[in-house]
Amino acid sequence: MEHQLYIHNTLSRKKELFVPIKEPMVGMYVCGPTVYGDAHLGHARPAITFDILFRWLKYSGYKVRYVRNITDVGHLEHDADDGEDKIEKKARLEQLEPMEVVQHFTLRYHDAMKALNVLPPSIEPRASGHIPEQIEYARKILESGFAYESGGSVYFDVEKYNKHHRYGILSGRNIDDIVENTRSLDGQSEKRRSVDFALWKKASAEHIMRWHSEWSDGFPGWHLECSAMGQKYLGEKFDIHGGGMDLIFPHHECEIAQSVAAVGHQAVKYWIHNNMITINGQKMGKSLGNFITLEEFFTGSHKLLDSAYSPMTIRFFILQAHYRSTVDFSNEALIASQKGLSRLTEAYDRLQKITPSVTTSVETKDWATMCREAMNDDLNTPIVISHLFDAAKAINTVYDTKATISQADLDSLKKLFDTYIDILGLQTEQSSSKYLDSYKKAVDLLLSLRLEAKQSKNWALSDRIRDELASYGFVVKDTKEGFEWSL
RNA sequence: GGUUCCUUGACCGAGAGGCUAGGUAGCGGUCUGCAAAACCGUCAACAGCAGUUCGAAUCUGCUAGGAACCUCCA
Repeated sequence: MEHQLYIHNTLSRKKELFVPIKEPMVGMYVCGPTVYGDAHLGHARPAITFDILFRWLKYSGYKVRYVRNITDVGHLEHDADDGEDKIEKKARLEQLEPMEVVQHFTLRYHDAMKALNVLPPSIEPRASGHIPEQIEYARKILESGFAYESGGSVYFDVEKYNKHHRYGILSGRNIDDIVENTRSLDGQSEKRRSVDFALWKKASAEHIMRWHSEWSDGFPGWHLECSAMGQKYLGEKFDIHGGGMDLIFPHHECEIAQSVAAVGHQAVKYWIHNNMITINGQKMGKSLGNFITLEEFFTGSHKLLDSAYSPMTIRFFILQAHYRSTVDFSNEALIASQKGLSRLTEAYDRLQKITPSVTTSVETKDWATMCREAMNDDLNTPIVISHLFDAAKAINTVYDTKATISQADLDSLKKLFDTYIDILGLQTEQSSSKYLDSYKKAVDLLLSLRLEAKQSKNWALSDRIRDELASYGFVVKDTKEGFEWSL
């Protein structure tokens, strides 16, 4: 198999040629959400980024197993010593069973992802469903000597690990500095060093989410789930691990240490991280309280939003920036994306209606190759989109009967759009229910009547039809052949 | 304080030592009963300063401003 994809590996800080460990199989693990609140725009970024990678790898001929987890236990607020479990806190506030919270927000997350046309992963494991695996993983680390038990909890011994391996290779951190800076521990702590992190936490009396283990009744540490579940479903060594850049330290750094301690080597070949979405130049985040949920975008119900933005607009907006750059949210930028997207989808619709000629007089380029090269260059979706706009220009020119196109060129144009609309996951409205069909026919009928009115120069009637339809939200466009409309 | 990174035209956003990025907005035109759409043309940019080079937005240094991580965060 020919390898053409270059992808940026956080571990080396370089673009590397992607060569899977076991062709044609590709194993990909991506950190999913902690389900204690609605997904916001920031959550859409990794979901869409890795959705694109998932689609592109499949298109390139690989057999991909994509695992994206749901974190539903063990993710604490503040730090591992005094933080409360996020799920449990939400449950307490809402007077719900923790698993009710988990179920509720998992379903809402799925709805949002579906709206964004994010493909479901191959496996979507939950941390709470893999407690034995996590206990076993902690046990292995304990056996290898890189963890210690303290008061019913188990902690990873970062300082000891760092003597044999290097803690900090992913984030470029020098752990000696961290240890120096954080040596002041209050004597009460069970941890030897504040950099140590929990593999297993003993549950306090009032803690509801608890499982039995040889150390105590308790729950697993947050970093453990990804190591345990990733290697369970993808093997001891797998190709890709992804997530947001903010997870590099400590989460992914800890995962590397866990894997090296447990099985003797790193689990992941390519670490891939998407950048953040910012709002007024600042990271959008739950703890900063400056986030806008996806639902609020879809309905426009947030004070910073001038209007509602469709899921496809959001998706297109995100794809117009490279995944390793920050994207700054603004109404202006979203409106620009919205208009750009509709320009592209209109060109796609027109493409279906073009009748070919014997020869091609419109300027065409080898867009298929150009798009493939852009995708293979670290998933450069903004460049792919710019090529599609270029092709759209050609489509419009032909549609406007100002140039011609041959059957062969038309076919390759159709193939180009079909391919990349699919890879970028830009749905075109194809929902066709009985009601929708009848309604479309009714609008078509009205506009045919308007056309007749125009032909008999009854401007009053034709303008009335157009203006009234406009007041209901329809956009009517006259074309050489007749008319087009959209909502 | 430590580590990493960013600063591109009115706005968003690619690129990367010499070749028009693209989108949105603006301006002029073609088309049109009018409008919209479409098309054509057009404007305009690489934070500042100094250096390397035949040539720098792209490399180096400094200055200014901003961000992320170092605590939970996608």
